Amino acid sequence: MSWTDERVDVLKKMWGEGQSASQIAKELGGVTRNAVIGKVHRLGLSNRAGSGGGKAAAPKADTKPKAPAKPKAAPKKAASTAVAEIQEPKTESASPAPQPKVPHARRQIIPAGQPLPPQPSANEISPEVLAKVNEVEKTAKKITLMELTEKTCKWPVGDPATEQFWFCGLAVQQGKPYCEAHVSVAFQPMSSRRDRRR
DNA sequence: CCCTGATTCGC
DNA sequence: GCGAATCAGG
Repeated sequence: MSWTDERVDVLKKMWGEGQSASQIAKELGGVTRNAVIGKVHRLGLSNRAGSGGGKAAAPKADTKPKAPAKPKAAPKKAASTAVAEIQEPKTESASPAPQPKVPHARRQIIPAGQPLPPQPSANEISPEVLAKVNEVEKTAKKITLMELTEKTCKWPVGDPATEQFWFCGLAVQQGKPYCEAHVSVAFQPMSSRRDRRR
């Protein structure tokens, strides 16, 4: 892949929006985050601040006696021209089991304003689950932010801007940040969503 | 460990 | 110019 005008454009745009190099790389495809960063530097827009007088980058003092060479006999070297863009096969079985694993689903950055907790706006949540959560919220321990541990459900309840705010606090589901009830609403199967321009 | 950007340097 | 390897930090 080469840096066509269009690709550079996307790069500039996303970088300007504060997207991370890896996110940009993913979006562009065919390049690694290193490539993106390298390009960013070459384009001279490494500093996102960009405000006129501001100096910011390179708080580095002149010479760098960093660990230089690579006295490594044989580092690694792969040399594989693997430029494979695999689109997850998704071996979807008819099993009613929701997401067995949810690696990292990072998406666009949320502008700002509200961190917007999970709280699915009563979208497509099964009534049962909804009821269950309601019930749970009554028996929740209602702990504060500082009381959260790896073993307490971190499901937020209420408006953080008011006093009526607390975290569920019940025992979490193994490996999850929430208790059983909240896990079920937090990790929705996420209906079919297949969009990938290109 | 995951991630981030920054830098170096062979190509 | 390009980007992998590496560095430095969160």
